[in-house]
This record gives sequence, structure tokens and C-alpha cells, in this order.
Amino acid sequence: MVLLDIDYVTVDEVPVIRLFGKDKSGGNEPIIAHDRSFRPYIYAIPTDLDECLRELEELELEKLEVKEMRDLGRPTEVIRIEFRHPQDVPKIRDRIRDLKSVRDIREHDIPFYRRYLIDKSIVPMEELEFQGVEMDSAPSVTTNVRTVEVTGRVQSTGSGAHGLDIMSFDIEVRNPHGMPDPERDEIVMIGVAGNMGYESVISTAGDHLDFVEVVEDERELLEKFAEIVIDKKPDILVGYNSDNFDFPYITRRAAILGAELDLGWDGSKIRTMRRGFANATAIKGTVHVDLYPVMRRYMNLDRYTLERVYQELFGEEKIDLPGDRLWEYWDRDELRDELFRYSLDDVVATHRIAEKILPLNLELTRLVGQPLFDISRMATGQQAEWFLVRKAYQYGELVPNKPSQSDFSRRRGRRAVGGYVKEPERGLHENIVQFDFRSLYPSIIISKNISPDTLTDDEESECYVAPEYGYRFRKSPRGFVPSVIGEILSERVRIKEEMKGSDDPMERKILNVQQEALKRLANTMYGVYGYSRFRWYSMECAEAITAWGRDYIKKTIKTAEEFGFHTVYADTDGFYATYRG
DNA sequence: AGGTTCCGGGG
DNA sequence: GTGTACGGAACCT
Repeated sequence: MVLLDIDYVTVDEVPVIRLFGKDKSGGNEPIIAHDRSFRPYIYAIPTDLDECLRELEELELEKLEVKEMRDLGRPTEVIRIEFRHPQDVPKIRDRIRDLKSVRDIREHDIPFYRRYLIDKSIVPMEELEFQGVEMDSAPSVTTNVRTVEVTGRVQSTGSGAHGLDIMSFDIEVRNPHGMPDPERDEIVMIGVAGNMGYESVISTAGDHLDFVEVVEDERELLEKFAEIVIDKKPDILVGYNSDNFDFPYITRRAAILGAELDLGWDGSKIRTMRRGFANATAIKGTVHVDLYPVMRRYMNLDRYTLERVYQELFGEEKIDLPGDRLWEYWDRDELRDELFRYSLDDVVATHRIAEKILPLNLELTRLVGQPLFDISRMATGQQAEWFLVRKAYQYGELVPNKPSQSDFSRRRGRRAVGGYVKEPERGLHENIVQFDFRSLYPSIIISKNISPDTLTDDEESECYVAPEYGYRFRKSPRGFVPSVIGEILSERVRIKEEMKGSDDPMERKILNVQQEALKRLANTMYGVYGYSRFRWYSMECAEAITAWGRDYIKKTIKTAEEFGFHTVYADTDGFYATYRG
């Protein structure tokens, strides 16, 4: 099956991982696979191993195991401490950290389902194979979803999911008194569009329009929407700002009207979680993607309204009605059809954007190895971090802890000096030549072995020494981050080769998105060194990278000028010049 | 200069 | 949920 989502539940006080997938080769059947075999754990770094084991024994923990790992490259003996339940970790970890014989604890802040994905080396949005499963004889009568018990190994096959069912939705509200208030203002339309050509607006009016599904009242409107989602079971359900508007609004209206909205594959309700300043709304099984945060990351615009984003992506205007007057379009018979068309246009536009943008996010999901639900809401720095957490497991490296509040406040505000910029010379320049470095920063990280684990004060070892700052980076062994970027770039080269050898346009398109995702990830790696919430934060690394960057571009400009070129503009990794002979 | 508040998207 | 996280612009003092 294709792995769409993952979580865990507690059964008989024991955590059970749930893998939500679709059997794409078997009639697209939805499946929930239960795995009861996985347990949470953390690491303790002891000051004295024997003493530490003795002290830990007294806490009556599930299981202790001594392991040899590396801590920023340094061989380190750690104790792997297993727990019965993920919620035991926050309860007990402080007591472990406070033991006299414990120097530090690690990997105590990795959510259980993420740990599972990493340790089993499985990846969402890829085909998942089970070596042993026990099938339930029939799908659940109430939810129509089949449950299987995992009894053996689980593994990703490496083949990505294609042909996913994407459905978009969008609500319209009658709000005559300012912004919509779910305590007061009713939902009058819900637009739905799927990639099987399904386009529809559910409403209590509009029976003369062929794309409208008419219902009795608002409660039925909500239940009809639920019925469509449950019945069609899209792999991905997309909205625009649906985390903070549509879903919370629908949920509140459903509660007021007593409508049933059990959209989850297990019959569970939609759940809106407060995450700091923003919300995230989850449906068990179906991946809900809010395109708004995705688009903010993907393009650089002054505004990110649906209209603006659509216009930028497709070069076409979509129907736009004044938000504060939509209620009039609903109330006045002669205007109502326009509101219906607007509603349909919104949901179709959302769907088109999803079709265009999701392939890249699906590839990022596979690369980072965390659920699409999470990836679509993560800043790129977070994506890079979780990619590294997975790599750290593969390399036997201990993951640094998340920065504490005091680390964070110490770090924030410090910024590395950026790239070299020569302000453009005013005027119209003719016969311009252009030069730029290909992936300058990733190349510098690799060639100068810039990594927190290679940074050293040791004057003896052979080092690359950063210009301006004099930071020293050991030449060998290869650092953690340079190794990882090396892997990314060589995979990208391999995919580009494969692209050259393919004449199937569909395959080339897929490969092109894959190399694009790799490029983005490689380019993110520089920025995160200076990102104050990054586990592998290192201002020295960030400063060294840009220092070498400035050094290279300036030297290149100087050489060009010796050959008779005149630079009219330069920025970070490239410059423009005229030739004067 | 340095701190604090506001705002995004949605109707 | 191995919880509780943004970041830039505008506006103060």
C-alpha cells in the first residue's frame, strides 16, 4: 500500500502505531495497519557508565542497553533507555537528566511516530511492503476501512506514489456584519472539486444550476460534505487557509447544529490543534493540506491571497467578489448565480494549484521521510532538520537536543554577514556577460568540510581555515553535514543523468521534480546553520560559508577584470560585466 | 537604536 | 502529544 499518514493510539496501555494507506494496486482499498512491536526510547550520556547503570536500575525502567555512538563525531558511550509508553518519556526524563551520573539526555524530544518512521526506515508517500500481516476478514461495517495487524517487517520499496486522489474544498459564509463569526453566520455553500473531474457546490439554493447539489438546510449541507469526503476518500484533501478558517468554522457550525462530521477513516472527528499562533486541522487517514503555508514558502509575493497566487501561477485572473458584500450576492436573487460561480471557481482554482504544487511537496515528503501533513506545514529549516535527524540515525550520530529557551534567546538576533554585493552601476549596459557559481554554498560546505563536528580549536590537525574569521575545519574525516549534502548532490546528478536517458515525458517530469526537491534541500542547508532553533546551529559554520563565498566571488571578479572585463553588478554567487578589451 | 505590537489568510 | 513553535513590518519610546 501507499503510506499516506501515521499516528499511534494506546490499546491496553501499550502504544500501537497506525499506518494509514491505500492499496493502489488492489482497487484503491483504504487500509489501517497496526504495529504493536515498537517502543519509545531515549539516550543518556553517562559521566560514569557503571554508576549510571546502577542509578538507572533503581528507576525500574523497561530496558537498558549500552551503545557506542558518536556525538558530533566524538565516539561516545550511551545508555539506550526503553520505555513502555511515549507519555512516560516526558514524565521520567527530567529525573534521568538530574541523576548525578548523567551528563546529558538525548533524543527525548522526538515524537513517537517520527521515531518509528526513522528507525524502520520507511517513508510516507511511497509503497509500503509487509513481510507478515494478519488481515481482518472484512472491512469495518461502519467505516468500510480494513484493518491489518503487522506481524513481521515493514519496508518502503522506494517507489513513489503517483496518481493520488486530490480533492479540494471551500466554504462560503453569509456574513453581513463584518468578518464571519461561526456563532452567528451560516455556511451557505461548500464547493468540492476532485481530480476525476468531480466539481460541485453544495447549497440550499441554486437548483437550476447543473453543478449544484441542493440540500434542505445547513445541517444537511455539512453532512453532505462529510458524506462526499467519506465516500470518495481522497488521499489528499486541500483547502486554502483551511487550517485557520474553513475547518474550524465547519467544526463550530457542526457543533451548533448537531451535525455528524466523522471524516476519519476510523470514524473519528476532524481535529483542530492549536500550534502556537496557528492551527492545524487533521483528519485521520486523509491527508489534509492547507495550501496557504505551502504557497508562502514556495513563492515570494507581497500578498498570498488565493487570487494573487492563482494569477501568479497561471497568468489568469479568477473570479473575485468583494468579501464584505458576499452576503448581498446570496440575498439578492439576481446576483446569487454569480456567487455560485465564484464558489466553484475558488474550489477549482484551489484544486489546480494543488495539482501544480503538490508533486514537489510529495518528493520533499519522501526525501525528509516525515508525513505530508507535517511537511506541508514545516518551515524549510524544519524540513532540513528532520532530514538530518533521519540521517543521524543512519550514521550512528546522536541528535543534538532542541535549543532551550536560553540557547534560543542567546542565538537570536545574531546574523552572519551575507554575500558580497556590488551595487549595480546606473545606466543601460550593452554586451553584458554573466557569470555565476553553481550551488555555491553547498559546494563550499562540501569542499571546506564545514560542519559542527569538524570545527576545531586544535592547531595541530590539518584544517581548512576560513577567511576573515580564521575558524578551523578539520580536513578529515568528512563531517556529518558535508557528507549528507554530498549524498543529496550526487543523487541529484544521478537523477539528472537518468532524465537525459529517458524519452518518456511523464517519467522526465517526475524525475525533474525529484531533482528540484534535492536542489531545494541542498540549498536550505546553508541557511539553517544560522537559524536559532536549529539542532545543529553553528554561527561559526554560517559565517565561514559566507566568508568563503565572498572570497570566491571577489577573486573571480578580480581575475575577470584583469582580462579586461568591467563589473557592473554582483550579488553573492554571480556577477554581470561588460567587456572593454 | 532597541523594544513592542501587529498581522497574515479566510468571508 | 517524546505538546504549546513565526517572522517581518510598522510603530512606538
